[in-house]
Amino acid sequence: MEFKDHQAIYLQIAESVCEKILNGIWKEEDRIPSVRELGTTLGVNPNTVARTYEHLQQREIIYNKRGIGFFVTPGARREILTSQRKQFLQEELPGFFKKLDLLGITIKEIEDFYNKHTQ
Amino acid sequence: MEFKDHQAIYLQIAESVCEKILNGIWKEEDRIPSVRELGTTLGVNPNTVARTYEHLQQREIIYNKRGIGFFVTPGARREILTSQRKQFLQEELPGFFKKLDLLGITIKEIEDFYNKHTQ
Amino acid sequence: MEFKDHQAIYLQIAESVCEKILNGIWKEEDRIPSVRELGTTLGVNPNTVARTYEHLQQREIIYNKRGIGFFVTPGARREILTSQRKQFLQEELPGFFKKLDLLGITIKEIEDFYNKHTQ
Amino acid sequence: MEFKDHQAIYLQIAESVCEKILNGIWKEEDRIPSVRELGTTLGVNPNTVARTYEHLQQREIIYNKRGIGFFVTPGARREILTSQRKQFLQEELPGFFKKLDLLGITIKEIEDFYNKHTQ
DNA sequence: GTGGTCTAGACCACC
DNA sequence: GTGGTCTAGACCACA
Repeated sequence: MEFKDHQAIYLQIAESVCEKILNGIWKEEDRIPSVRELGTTLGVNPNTVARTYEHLQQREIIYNKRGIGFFVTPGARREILTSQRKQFLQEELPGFFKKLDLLGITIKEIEDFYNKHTQ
Repeated sequence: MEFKDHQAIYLQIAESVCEKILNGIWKEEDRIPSVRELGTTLGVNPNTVARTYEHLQQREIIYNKRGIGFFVTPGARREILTSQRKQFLQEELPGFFKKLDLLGITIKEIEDFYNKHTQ
Repeated sequence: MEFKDHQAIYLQIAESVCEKILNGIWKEEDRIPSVRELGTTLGVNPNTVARTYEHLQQREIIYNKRGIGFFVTPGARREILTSQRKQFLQEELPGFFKKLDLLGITIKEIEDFYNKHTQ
Repeated sequence: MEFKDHQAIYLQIAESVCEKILNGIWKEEDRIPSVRELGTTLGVNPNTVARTYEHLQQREIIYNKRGIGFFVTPGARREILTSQRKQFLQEELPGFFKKLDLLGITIKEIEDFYNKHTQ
């Protein structure tokens, strides 16, 4: 996996985990790969994955069974959805609209782009 | 002024400068505040503002008259517009659309939000 | 059974065993459940219970008859009482008092809580 | 500084920081030592201190000014007090009382110990 | 100077 | 096998 430079790797991994849960690839109560396993898969130090998991555990998206591994928390999908929607609507969208105005782009143009994009 | 955590302060200042130019608050060939002046205004180390100006100077949005100060480059407004439009359409929009899909938000909802937002 | 995160599971099980002996639920010379039995009861790996029993055996609180099972050692109750009292008075209590001071809680309040608690 | 074995060093450091704040040694809005500084003071790797600070930052007990250092959050003292009191009353005290009963220690004896202890 | 991140490697307790 | 912690050392962006 390739990582972008402007964001910490452990956060990019966290996002990819969330996506997997949102997409239903990892379901609730599923065991997810061990830190070592995912580390070698991604070509990353296990410590970095451990940091990702610690972060996700604090957000109650995954939980740990000692000596066994990490599991997807029941309700994780809903939790991710609501928190990301909230973050999106409250933080990103206002800046997005502001930028539209500043750059003189209409919402109609965005719509057209979207339709082209999803065709 | 308050700064967000996820972006370098000098870049956030740069954005606010660009906004002022886009809005016509600072017109082309206008002198903009000195590094020290803006620094105290914003409650920020002058070095940080210096970095902002250096950054904007490289992008040819402002230029320096030695011993006098910084000035808005002729054509700066157009330059900002085109570069930001390009950056916006090529880099932000795809991620924006992807997020919409992931969060199950329709482009229609965005439109509604926009209309409410600008009323 | 649910386990807390801050202490090893096998020690939490050991405590519950000691409690049962203190309460007289398991009397001296009684046979206690097999490793496998208790493991499934608690939803825990038998190895973990084995570790608990090994630990208690070392403290001479239980003993093993090969091929038959584990039994409560004669005098176990007294042994648990004295060792735990010692540990409690020497190690827990000082930290407990220190915390009271730090949090501004008086011994009087503790007494009141206790009386409410045991009513 | 010496550390006990049964708890992670970074958590023990966190506790000592909280104590300093509770005791008023570090007041709100004060700058606390840099990770390197405190690391060498305690004879500990700077990474470990960094982990402590990250942990305390998440609990909003300290905050970071980029490139400058960590500062005690306004209201940190109150925050620590309430969270620790809550933790103490809800989690520790019930177990404490339970142990008293099991060990046959009366609340009166505790009081006597306390008075001896604080003389 | 500051903190943030990452790697490599180690040791540990636990299951 | 699992994760948790710590160290040493490095590089980076930032103020």
